[in-house]
Amino acid sequence: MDKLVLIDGNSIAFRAFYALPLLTNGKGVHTNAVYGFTMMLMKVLEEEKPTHMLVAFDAGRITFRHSDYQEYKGTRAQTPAELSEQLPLIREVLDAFGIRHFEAEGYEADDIIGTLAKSAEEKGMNALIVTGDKDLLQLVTDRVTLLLTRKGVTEGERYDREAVWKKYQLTPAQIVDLKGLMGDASDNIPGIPGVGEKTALKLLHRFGSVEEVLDKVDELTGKLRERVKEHGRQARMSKDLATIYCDVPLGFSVEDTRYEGYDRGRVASIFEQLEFKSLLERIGGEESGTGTPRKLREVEVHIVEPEDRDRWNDFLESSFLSLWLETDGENYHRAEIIGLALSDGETHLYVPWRTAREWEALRRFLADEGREKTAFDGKRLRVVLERQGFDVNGLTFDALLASYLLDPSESGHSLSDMVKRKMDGSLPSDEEVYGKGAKRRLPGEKELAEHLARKAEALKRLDPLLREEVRETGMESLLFETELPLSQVLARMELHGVRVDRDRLLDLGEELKEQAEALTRQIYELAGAEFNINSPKQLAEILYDKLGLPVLKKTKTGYSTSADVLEKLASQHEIVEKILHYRQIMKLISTYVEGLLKEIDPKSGKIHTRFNQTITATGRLSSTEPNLQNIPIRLEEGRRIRQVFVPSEAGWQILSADYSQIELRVLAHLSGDESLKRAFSEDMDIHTKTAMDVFGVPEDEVTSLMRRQAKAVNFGIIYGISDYGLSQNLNIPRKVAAQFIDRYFRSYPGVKEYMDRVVEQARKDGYVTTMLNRRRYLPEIRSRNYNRRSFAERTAMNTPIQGSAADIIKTAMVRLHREMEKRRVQSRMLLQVHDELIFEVPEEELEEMKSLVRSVMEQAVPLSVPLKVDIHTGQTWYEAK
DNA sequence: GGCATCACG
DNA sequence: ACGTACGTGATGCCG
Repeated sequence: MDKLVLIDGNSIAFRAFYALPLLTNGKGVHTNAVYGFTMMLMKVLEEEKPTHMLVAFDAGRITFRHSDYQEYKGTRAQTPAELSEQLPLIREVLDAFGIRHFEAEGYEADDIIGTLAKSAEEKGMNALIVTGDKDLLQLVTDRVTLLLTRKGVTEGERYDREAVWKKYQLTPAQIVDLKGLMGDASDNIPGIPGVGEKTALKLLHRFGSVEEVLDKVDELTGKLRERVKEHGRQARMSKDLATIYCDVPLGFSVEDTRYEGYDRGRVASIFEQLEFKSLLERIGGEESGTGTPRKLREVEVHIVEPEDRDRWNDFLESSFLSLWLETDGENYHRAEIIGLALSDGETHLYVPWRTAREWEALRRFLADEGREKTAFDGKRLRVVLERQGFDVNGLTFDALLASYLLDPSESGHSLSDMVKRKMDGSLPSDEEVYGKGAKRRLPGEKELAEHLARKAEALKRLDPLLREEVRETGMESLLFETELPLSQVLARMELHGVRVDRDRLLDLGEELKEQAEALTRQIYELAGAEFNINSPKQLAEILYDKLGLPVLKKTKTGYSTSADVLEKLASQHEIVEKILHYRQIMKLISTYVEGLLKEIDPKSGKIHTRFNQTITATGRLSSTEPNLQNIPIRLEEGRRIRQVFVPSEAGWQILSADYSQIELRVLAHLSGDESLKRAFSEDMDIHTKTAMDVFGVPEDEVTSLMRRQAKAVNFGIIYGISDYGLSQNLNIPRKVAAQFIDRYFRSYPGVKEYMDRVVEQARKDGYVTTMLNRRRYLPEIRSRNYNRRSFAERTAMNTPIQGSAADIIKTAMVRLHREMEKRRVQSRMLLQVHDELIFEVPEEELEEMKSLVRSVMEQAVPLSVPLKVDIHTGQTWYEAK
């Protein structure tokens, strides 16, 4: 009989950590949790003799801002660093034992365990769950038992159905009802206030479930009846929260967790590292099977030398080929080409650049629209090859874009990641082949050729898999009609670049440096000491210790000196505003003057940014090296940086076209709220209109403060409103913020309904979508952790809005580019800044372009409210305002 | 390499 | 009962 052992990794590590003294090995590494965990592991292996085994961990969301830290400070103690640093070591031990371990973004370890226990049972296996967490009792069945650790980790109590009954007189399925009623402070589950374990058990013994208790609430008496009535919804929600989710998409099956015994050598080696002497003795001299080395798919690669390239001319005509381009640096505007790899799935070619550069058949192949190629990062491919004078056409598929659309939140879309995710295979990462940091170098040509051939081959095999997934998820049109053509538009924009007036930038820099010096002198004077103003730590010392200003906010590492704090302190000491000003000037110097100077191509005097099309979770673009999407505008001093962005031809103009209130218009469309739609149909000033509704005054009584506050409310709505967030932003009490929000929703009930609907939908489907069916998964919307769940809920509200706005401008870009080619204008699209497009335009095309840009942008997609575009022109980006 | 800060939409 | 606005990228400091 097969037996699956499932270990709750975090729970056991946690128990082990607190059960054992804080051991340290000779190198100063804490090892107590690793030691305890390993003890437990070996005991389980010996006593249970599992045929299958898996250790589940909670996935830490790295991008989850600082909320993790702050929240853990609240209800439970933060995971001590001495423990979290041991978790990777535990994983290493598991690897040495050949035991599979797993974590899934947005799911907790118990969800993974529940999923596997359920599927083991369906396959007729027995399962044993090892944990320190009573919640998992709900998973017990005839075939699933629970080993609950007590005192330490090597002793435990075994729970089957009988044992659960004996302890609570409940079935395992009722454990969630128990939680629903009594709650759980450590998991932020509220339950019914005033109902503890005793009352909850009493209620369940009488009624059986939360639902029954609520149905028959009238049979209760006194205070209890009131409490149950009042908090009924909350109890239902609490039960939901306590319910372990048993359908986690794992990407593997129970069979894949087979445990084959461990390699003594590997285990001994890690025990030696950790200095586990007694455990080393315990594994003794007995030999066990060796681990299997990772097998790579065999590929045979032909290296095409210049003299024999004509032999391969026919191959280029053969069939649908994948195309891989290898370059030497991250920034492809400066990178050198190493070579190309091509594959038809059977035959793989490596074409070193020395061969490729003068191969006419290859040149024709690349340029021919009719010769379809499947590629990875077609934008990069096109930029790099066009820089070398090659035309590139016929890129009809892009695995990078497909992978991004399939899951835009995924952090890695490297080919190696995709092979792992989509084909259960493995491809050596570039880091493994090239090394990293200072050690980075090219391997010998044979090894290089094999590596690249593997990539081309993998790309060829990925093509149909990704196409199918894109089709299944309804994103074919988004991929083929928007993202793929957009990538080629972006390639053109990047290649063309933006002209920068270097002398003007240098002058601005000089001016700013003088200001910075003057401010530095004044700050030293006022502080009575010289210090590094750029160091938040030293600055905090001066402000809070030396000058005795009150501490209004702390950061993880010390006292906060952020602008919002300093603004509140400005009235108390004149040094504060000098510091704020200094910061502003320094930002301009370092990021915008010096930063931009470094990016000017000395040959052309232009800046070539890269638009990243596969980074954001919402579908927006981002821009790097340099980021041209965050050039200052809000403050005049910074705005002057825009004076250096000029047309590349004498006498041309910069034309800027921006969508007016695109996100709120999208919201009006998506929600269908009549009042909001009317406001836009009548082309009202939306913040004034909101102020009228929220403050209940006629238009002529809206003060500038009211409008400012209403504007913040509108932002809040787009971001997924919370009273706390709004109160922080406006610096007003939370109660007042809550009032604003309440009045907003009463004025725009359709918006409220929409927000509720989209959150509900996300909860049901696990994802939200945009107007063009772009998808974003939000697994954490089902999290039992309040913070994670709330974050996911706000994201569910924001993503369709931000993402649909991104869809709209992307559509406009593709159509505009086409239209501009068709009309053979000289004008060029230069930049996109989320709701704005920047062009350079010859004088004689100015009127045509204004009208073309406006009409294409406004008609990009049909909405139930009009889209409005404002257009400005000028000699520089600064003047196009 | 993580953190704090700040530039943009 | 809980603590937060949504999405990015670049910089300087500091361990």
